Order: sequence, then C-alpha cells, then structure tokens
Amino acid sequence: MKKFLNVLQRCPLFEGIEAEQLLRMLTCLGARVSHFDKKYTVMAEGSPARYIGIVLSGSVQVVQIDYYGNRSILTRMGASHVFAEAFACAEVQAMPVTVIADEPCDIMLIDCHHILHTCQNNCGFHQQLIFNLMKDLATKTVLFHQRIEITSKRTTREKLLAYLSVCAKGCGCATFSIPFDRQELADYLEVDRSGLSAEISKLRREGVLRCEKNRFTLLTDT
Amino acid sequence: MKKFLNVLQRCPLFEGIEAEQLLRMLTCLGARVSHFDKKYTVMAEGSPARYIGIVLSGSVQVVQIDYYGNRSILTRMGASHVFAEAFACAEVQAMPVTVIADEPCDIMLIDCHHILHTCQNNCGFHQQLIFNLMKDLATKTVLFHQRIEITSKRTTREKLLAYLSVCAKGCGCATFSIPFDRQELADYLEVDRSGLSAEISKLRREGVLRCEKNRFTLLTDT
DNA sequence: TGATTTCTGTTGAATTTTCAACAAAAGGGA
DNA sequence: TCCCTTTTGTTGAAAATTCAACAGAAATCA
Repeated sequence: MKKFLNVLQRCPLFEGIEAEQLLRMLTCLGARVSHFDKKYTVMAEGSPARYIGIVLSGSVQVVQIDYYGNRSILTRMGASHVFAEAFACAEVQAMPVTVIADEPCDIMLIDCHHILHTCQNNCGFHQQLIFNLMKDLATKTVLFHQRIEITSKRTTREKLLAYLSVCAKGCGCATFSIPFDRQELADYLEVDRSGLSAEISKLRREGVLRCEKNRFTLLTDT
Repeated sequence: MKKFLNVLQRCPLFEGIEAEQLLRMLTCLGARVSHFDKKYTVMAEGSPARYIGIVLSGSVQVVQIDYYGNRSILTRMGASHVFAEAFACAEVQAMPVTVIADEPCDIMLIDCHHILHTCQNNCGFHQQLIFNLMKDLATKTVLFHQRIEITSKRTTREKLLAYLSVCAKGCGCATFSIPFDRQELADYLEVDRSGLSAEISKLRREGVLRCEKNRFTLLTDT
C-alpha cells in the first residue's frame, strides 16, 4: 500500500488528509489492492455496486455495452482517479456499466458502506471523506455535461472537432495525444469507425488538422 | 416560505431534517424564493454558478444550446427536485447550461458557499446537508448514465424505444405520459423532429405502440 | 527475423437522418 | 366564437451514417 502513497495523496478523495492519517484510514476502511492485466474486467455490468475504485497505476475504461454488442466508452480514468463512486453512493442494486483495464493496472477497492457509515472506532475523517466525495461527484457531473455537449452534435465531423477542441483547451496546446485508438474514439464519440477514419482524412486534406497516429494538431482556432 | 414546507421536506437535500429546524436553516442559508413565468430563464449559460436551485412548484428544463442554435434538453425537474448543484459544488466559473421555466414556477435559490462553508453560528446541520448533497449528486450521475444509454443508440427508432422503455419501467405501467411535446422529445433524444414523428407513426402502424398526444402505450414487452 | 494478429484507411451500396416546406389539427386569447 | 399561433404529421430530396469487405501498415510474439 505504501508504494502508492504518492498516487493516493493526489486522489481527490483524500484531499486535505495527511499521509500518516491516510494510511491508518485505509486500514480502517478495509481498502484492498488488486492487479488487473490489460483488457480484464475490473467491475462487471450487473454485479453489485458496493465498491468505490481508485486507479493506483495504469488506467481503466468505463464502458456500456448494449443488447446488440455496441460499445459506448463513457470515460477513461488514469492514476489517482476514482470510479464507480456514483453507483456505490447512490446504492443502486447493480452496476449499469462495465469497468475494464485499459492497461495493466493496480486498483484499490473500498467498500462504500465503510465510507458512508461511521465505524465503531468513530474515526474523525468521515466528514472530510464525504465532503471530498461530494466534490468529486460534482466534478464528474460537469465532465459528463462536457461529454454530452460533444456527443449531442449530429455529424461525425462536428463531434470529432468538438472533442479535439476540448482536448486542445484542456492541455493548453494545439498539439496533443488522445488516449484512444480509432475504434475507441469512435465508441467514445458514438459514431462509425470507418466513417471516423474517413472524416479524419478529409479534415487532413482540408488542412484543418494534422494527425499522426493518436497525436493531433488543430490548425484552426475553433 | 412556509407554504412550500411540504415540498421542501420531500426534497432530497433536506432528508432527515425536521420541519422546524429546516425553516431556521433556510434563514441561515439565506435562501430566497423567486417566481418565473413559463419560458423565462432561471439561470443563463455563462452566468456565475453560485446558486443551487430547488423547484418549489412547476418545473424547469436544463438545456444546452450550441453555437448553431441546436438545443439539447438534458433533463426536466419537477417539484422538490434540485438543479445546478453540480456546477455550484464543483465551483465552475460559468454555467455550461441554461435553466428555463417549463411551466410557471417558484424556485428557491441558495448560495452554495453557505452550504459548503460552515457559518459563524456553527449550525449543526451542515454535515447532514453535505451528506444529502453527495447522495443527490450520485443519483444524478446514475440518471445521466441512463440518458446516455438512450442517446447512444444510433437510430431514432432505437432511441425512442429505449426512452419509452425507461418511462414504462419507471412508472411500472405500459401506459404513461411523457413530459415533452414532439420537439422537446426530439431535443431530448437528439434526433430530428420530423423524423421522430414519422417513426412514431411507423411504430403505430406496426402495432408496437399506441400514442395519443404525449400519452404512450407500449404493446410489446421490451 | 518472420509469422500472425490487430489496427487503419478506403470504397461503394444500403440505410437513415436531416432539412425544408406545407397543410391539418390543436390550443390560446380576445 | 373567431382569429392567430403553435404543434404535429407527411413528404421528397439531399446529405450523412452505417455496414461489409478488403488491403496495407503497424504491432505483437515466438
């Protein structure tokens, strides 16, 4: 656990909590760490939503797969980020999404009951934890709105440009890498992969962007 | 304020708080009530995100309008529901959405700072409020996932059927009313209105559903 | 290094959506 | 009630997406 202390301290869930106290707290919360190889399922759709997940290393994707096998990528979480907290906190019966390892990763799982209900030891950190959880959920909601703003566009071109604009704004630079391959980007934007590839080529020919693998440069100021 | 006490007690934000204490609390929080006529703007996109809103009567729509004037309806909130809490809690600079009155409505506004930061009087209810806020945000996130599951479908037919299924499941009955007219439903599902009307007619002809104005009956068990 | 698998871009056909325009129906106000 | 506005369903044409198939490029693995 100690070797991940740095990551844990950057986790929004533990903001304002000292390193020393953090380790004690994790013991009290019954936190445990598991390793997952790439593409393995961290949490399966339909399974009980008891646990809050924290990415200690690597990254995960939160995906939704419908009846026909169509995948939507809802989000990707890297080190120090929290996932599945909404389902655990809302006490839904079953996970409505699947979480899979995007790379080999170490994941910390905490039973949400231990966070929401004060324990026998009456530790003093619960208030802070719940406050942080609230902040984290608010931030997630804002990011969700951003995604909806992107996917609500009607054409592949508009979705792509909206997404790339957000990326550029986020990194403060017109050149940036995205964490998706073509199929994943298509599943994030909710469009057809081949149509996406075609659109990227078209935008490149038109001089709107440059692109080499998953590294893009926006040549216009949208 | 007192005439809305019933509604306020049903508000998830005030769960577990006694009526008497609630009224004192609202004074301390500096809550104020405003009336809005139908179609008036309750919160404008771009304005500071300081306030949490609570619907006391009537209903509001949370919408996103893009550069070209295309509207997306993100959600509709009726009496006792909370809105804009995520933006206020996440302390974003500007509202990324617009909130408009769907019907004539009374809205309670509370400055989020008063909730997040304990006041001089050191009232004891902040912990409970923050806990409730956290629960509320978690629930909202789950509902967002549900909306994404609907809008991520690729065809108008699939989106419509997914939406109607959720409605039917929600009210536990195959016959139900939806809170949208055709244009609003199209803006919620993110499809073209005329295409939506055509699809409804088609589904009616096929015997999949019955529909009279905004009252639907699903004839299949999807 | 070589073989195998995965990823990517391209194409054309079929399907679907979007767009614009219009008329009938419904609703609101005087 | 009548008039005017809004909503709704329909249609056909244009545009865009999806789908399937394929070949070359890139990555993986032994």
